[in-house]
Amino acid sequence: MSQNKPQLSCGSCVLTRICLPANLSPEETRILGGAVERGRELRAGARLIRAGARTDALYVVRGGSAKSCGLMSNGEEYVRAFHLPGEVAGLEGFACGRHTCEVVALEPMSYCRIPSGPLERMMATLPGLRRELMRLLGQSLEEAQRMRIESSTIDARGRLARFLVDLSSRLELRHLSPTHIRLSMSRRDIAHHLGLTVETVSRTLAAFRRASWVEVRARYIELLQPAALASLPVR
Amino acid sequence: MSQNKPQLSCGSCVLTRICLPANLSPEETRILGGAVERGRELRAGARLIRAGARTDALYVVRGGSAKSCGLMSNGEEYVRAFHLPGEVAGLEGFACGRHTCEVVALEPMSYCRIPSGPLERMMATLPGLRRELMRLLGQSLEEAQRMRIESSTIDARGRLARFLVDLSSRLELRHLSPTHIRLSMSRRDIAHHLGLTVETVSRTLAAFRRASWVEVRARYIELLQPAALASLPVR
DNA sequence: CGGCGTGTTGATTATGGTCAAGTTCTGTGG
DNA sequence: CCACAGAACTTGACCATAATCAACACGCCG
Repeated sequence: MSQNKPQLSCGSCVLTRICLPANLSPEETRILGGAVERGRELRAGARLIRAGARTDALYVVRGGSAKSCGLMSNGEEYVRAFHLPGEVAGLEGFACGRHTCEVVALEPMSYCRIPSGPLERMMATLPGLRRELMRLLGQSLEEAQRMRIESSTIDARGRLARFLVDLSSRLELRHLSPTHIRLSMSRRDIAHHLGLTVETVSRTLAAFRRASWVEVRARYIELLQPAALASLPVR
Repeated sequence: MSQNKPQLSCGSCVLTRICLPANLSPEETRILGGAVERGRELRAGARLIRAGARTDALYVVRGGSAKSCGLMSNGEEYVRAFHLPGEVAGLEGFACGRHTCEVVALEPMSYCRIPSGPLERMMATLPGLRRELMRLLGQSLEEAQRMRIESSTIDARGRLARFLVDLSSRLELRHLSPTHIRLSMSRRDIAHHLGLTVETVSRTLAAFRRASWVEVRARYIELLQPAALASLPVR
């Protein structure tokens, strides 16, 4: 693997302001970049992280998207999160030194890899990186806890609406259209992410369509009234 | 506040093997202990952390118990977690430098406080502490994500059973009876933690009682058949 | 063209929320 | 010690939501 060519350094990456280095000093960014390996292209369905594998690196999506999924006690798959470019996957691996969920590409995907060794060493010397990782973990925790309660308090409409609005804002942050969305994940993935069934996702989308809040054509979704979606009653 | 008397150091605390120092070297434990402040007794209902407050410290429950709770978009309170002795509260504050949830004592409670400043400095020099904090964050994340899905996949019986079994094992870890439990939280707290209503919690407990799985008398609960609770079908 | 995965729609049902009426518990003041 | 008030908890009746089961449409690839 040939990597770390100057022109690929974190500082000159289009994602700099969205990715891990977002809050790092130029110097810290340079050092971080020195430790980053550039992964090869993955095809849709390829596995980035295998559940049970030793936590030997963190991964950042560079292009495309991925899902993190785990297995429930009854064997059903559930989707913990979707990852867009600049988002970090594998953080849960810090829990016990092993990854507890599979990370799978949803479409052709590229990524960066930060091996644990250098990461640990940088954590000792780069306070900014330390803070950033703690921040990311705290934020994910925050998010998961909020969603946990909402999942059992907010109805299907509210959850799906929130999902669309959230996705939209994350796309916008990446200078993609916040209203014309091509979903890289299946209805099944969405359902398993929101704790619903495919049927309910389908029906709820249909309801949004009838209300003229969205335009749906297979995996293309256009948000016609994002405000309506964002302000759905909470039961 | 007079603190850090030798006999109160982390190394000689009864919680050492359960608390933050659990995986630290004696030397690291000593240094950590030097930064820990001993908080005064709180009465039931007193607030340990105020939502919105700057994250200026981490807190560890020493005696008694507490709940972390946030506010949902509709103003309803929800309970993120219950904290037993040796458990850390305030980790979510790492997300943005401010605490996003209230931490409230459920009964007379004592605690330790680790100010952010010393904590940051120790993070730079103590790799064990760094790893431990990352591990804690990862574990909480893990837990929250698992519960998030279960909350919308597992029925009320399963959720309540899981809650009791989990609580039981945490009590056992602290050398308290895993079967004779005095709940420090109200039914309302339990309901708001599991994403249920008080009525459902009450009814479900009654069902467990009829099945002779538990004995319930107000806040005293005896687990008669923990195995039955632990092996509840997942829908 | 057929077959399969993916998605949609309909009918039925079970789970848990809501509303309402008690009951028990706890602390307070006479 | 008892009376009482208010909170916490329990139980019942009813109903809304989403899961389940089943059939069908659509797109994609061989």
